[in-house]
Amino acid sequence: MTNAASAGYDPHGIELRRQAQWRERDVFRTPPPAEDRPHLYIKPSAPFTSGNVHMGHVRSYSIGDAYARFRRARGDDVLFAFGFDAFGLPAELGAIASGERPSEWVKRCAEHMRGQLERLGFSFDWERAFYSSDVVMYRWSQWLFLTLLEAGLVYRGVGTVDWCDTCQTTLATIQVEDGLCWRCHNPVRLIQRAEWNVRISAYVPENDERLAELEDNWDEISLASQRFVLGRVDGVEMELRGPDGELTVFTQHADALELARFVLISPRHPAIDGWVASEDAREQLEELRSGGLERASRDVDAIALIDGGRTLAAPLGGAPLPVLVSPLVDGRFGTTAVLGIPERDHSDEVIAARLAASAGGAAGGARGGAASSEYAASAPRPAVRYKADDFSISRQRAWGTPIPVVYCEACGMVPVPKEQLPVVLPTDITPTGSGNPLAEREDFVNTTCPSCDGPARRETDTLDGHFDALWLWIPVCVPVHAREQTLEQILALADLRHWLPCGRVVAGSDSGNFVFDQRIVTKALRDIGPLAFLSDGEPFAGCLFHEMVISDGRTMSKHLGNVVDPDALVERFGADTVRLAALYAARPQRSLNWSESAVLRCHRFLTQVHDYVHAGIATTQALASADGASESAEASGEEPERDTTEHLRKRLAGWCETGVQKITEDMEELEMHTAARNVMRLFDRIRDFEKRVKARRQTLGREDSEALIEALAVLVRLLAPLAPHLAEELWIALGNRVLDRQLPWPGLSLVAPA
RNA sequence: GCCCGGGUGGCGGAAUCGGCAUACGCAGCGGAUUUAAAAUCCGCGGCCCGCGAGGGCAUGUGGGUUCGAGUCCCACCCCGGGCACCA
Repeated sequence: MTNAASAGYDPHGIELRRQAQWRERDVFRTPPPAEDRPHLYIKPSAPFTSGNVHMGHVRSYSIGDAYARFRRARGDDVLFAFGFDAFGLPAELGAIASGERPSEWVKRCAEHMRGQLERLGFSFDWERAFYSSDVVMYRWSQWLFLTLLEAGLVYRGVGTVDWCDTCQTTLATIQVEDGLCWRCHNPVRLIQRAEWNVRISAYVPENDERLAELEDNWDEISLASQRFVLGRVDGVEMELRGPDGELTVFTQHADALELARFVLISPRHPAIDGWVASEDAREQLEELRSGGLERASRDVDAIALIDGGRTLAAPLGGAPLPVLVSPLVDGRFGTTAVLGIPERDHSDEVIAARLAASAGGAAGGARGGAASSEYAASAPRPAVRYKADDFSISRQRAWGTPIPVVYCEACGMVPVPKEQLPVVLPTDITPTGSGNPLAEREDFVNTTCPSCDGPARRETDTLDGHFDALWLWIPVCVPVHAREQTLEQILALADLRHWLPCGRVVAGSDSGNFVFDQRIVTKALRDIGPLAFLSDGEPFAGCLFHEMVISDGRTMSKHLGNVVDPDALVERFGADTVRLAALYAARPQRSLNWSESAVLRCHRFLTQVHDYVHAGIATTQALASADGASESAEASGEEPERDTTEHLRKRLAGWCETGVQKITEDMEELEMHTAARNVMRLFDRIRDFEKRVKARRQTLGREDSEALIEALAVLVRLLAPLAPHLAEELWIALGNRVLDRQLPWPGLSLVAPA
């Protein structure tokens, strides 16, 4: 074996061999809960089953896997597994394009991706992997939907969607091209439609308050993303009264109340109807609600603006303020009412200008006339508004979790009782792009009312993948044998209490919304009961967001022709090189501009380490076989060679110690790129040691050689989380036994000789 | 427009706390090895002036703080990403 290996670095042979060994020994299986052992759940992002692993996945999982392997090497029990996010529009589009069923498309894509990920050697516990589109899994969504519905955290509302009259179907934004349907190229219109919403607003303030507690183990990007999603605005609020009633208004400019010129109210404000006086304004509001707001015109100079014709007191007295309606408020402060202060706020300045332009009409100063006693304003008090708001979770799609609700002629809307779950999605649907395939399935739609047993029709909207994501982080904690149990049983398992909260999320910086909403729903389930053991309502104790992988300074896309294919790189250089390069090329917090030079550098490094270790072994063996000769020479009374290299060995030992210390710190901080650089530096120093010894005494002495081997054994273990296949292979070549779980981290466990 | 990143040689990028700017690598050039090529290894290398010793200029632009600034402060320019039925 030594001969074959020393012939040269053969990544493919090594990687297939190590991966086969890993499977055989089942090394990445999640250990059963043992409270006396340190343990950690590391959560990789749930990949969408798009069909191909891309460089972003490689980066993300290389970071997470390096961390998982590091923690195992330190003796921790690790849970490292994920579920495929398998529902969603692209599966339907893929199915439309290929004429197959979405379920088949997803299965094919996921299997291919799993093959790619296995080839890269990530240490996932594959036994616990799952598809969110499996019945046994999407019943979680249905259970969660019903649970939140009971708690009043899911509610029915009205929203607008793009609709194609020709195809008789709802269109997603990406299916609308210049106002035309992507499929038939006829004009698209916005229609009003009933939808299901999730009331995250109930827990937004707590998500804000808890943020400070996360600062120790959440990196700056992930914290910033939470602050961004939160959209917290600090200011003051006060009650303003006018002839038509009272309204609480907010502003972030507490020191400029006298400069207020108008009140801006959200069209979704609960009390909106009282602030629209004229028939004309009511019509405009109705138009706005039913889709008059063009998606393209969200800019302040084009956004809808309605003068409601009512007035309120100015905060500090003076001329009454007109009340204007605009969805501009929603995007900045939520469904509230705010003061317009043109001198302080650019948007307000634009609104004021638009107002002045239309003041030629009646809107200007003709109102008023009311007695000034009708106007009053309370004193301002500190207040907070959040941009984060409730969102729609229902979609008119055939490939999603069926919403467990039926409509009965007698009873109206009736939730499906939890013990009757799951509501099964027919998998033999082949969408064509027109109509609503699920709604056309009579065998699905027609059912009986759970309440009165009379005829009823099922809800044909499905849940958005975003809703699935709310629970997607939990099921890997469940041992596979318990997966079929009822959710009540599952949620009572000790496994959940053991592994949760998740110790570390590793995900792309675009995951901020998911994580935010997962934090919300954890708090809801804490209060409802199932997750009561998470007293702070936080699902993730630690979090690392990394930036994107780009190419030529741009996002990778087929259109730009700058896509880097991980398979081709693995084929050329092997998985270890590709993974190491993904870690080495940039620190997680920076976008990784992919370049050949990083991968070439890493490949050369691994080749050199491979060759150098084998050369070192050969030298040691040669010295060992010559040992007898030198002993007889000593016995014959020859003067023993003076030890002139002891100080070099000491220095080498010092370098190793420093290396272990620094790289341990790097790994703990998930600074994989610094860790990679420090491993490379240590290797340079080991080679430097040999060079210096040879400069002094031509060849290595036995002690030098042993010191060298010892240093290489340290190096190989430090390399193991970053380039696991080669490291393990070299560890064995250095005469060590492979332990059951993982190469032990240097300084922490005893080296076990063969 | 708003929010978040970023700007250092021909290229990707180093520079941990404000302390020798350009580590390491790619491409390039020279050499070794080779029948040859590939691969590998060794050496050189910011820009300008100078035969040379040497000198001058350089981290997007303009100011500022400092003994000292790629790094800190202010203003601006440019590039990238995101902005909710894409996940």
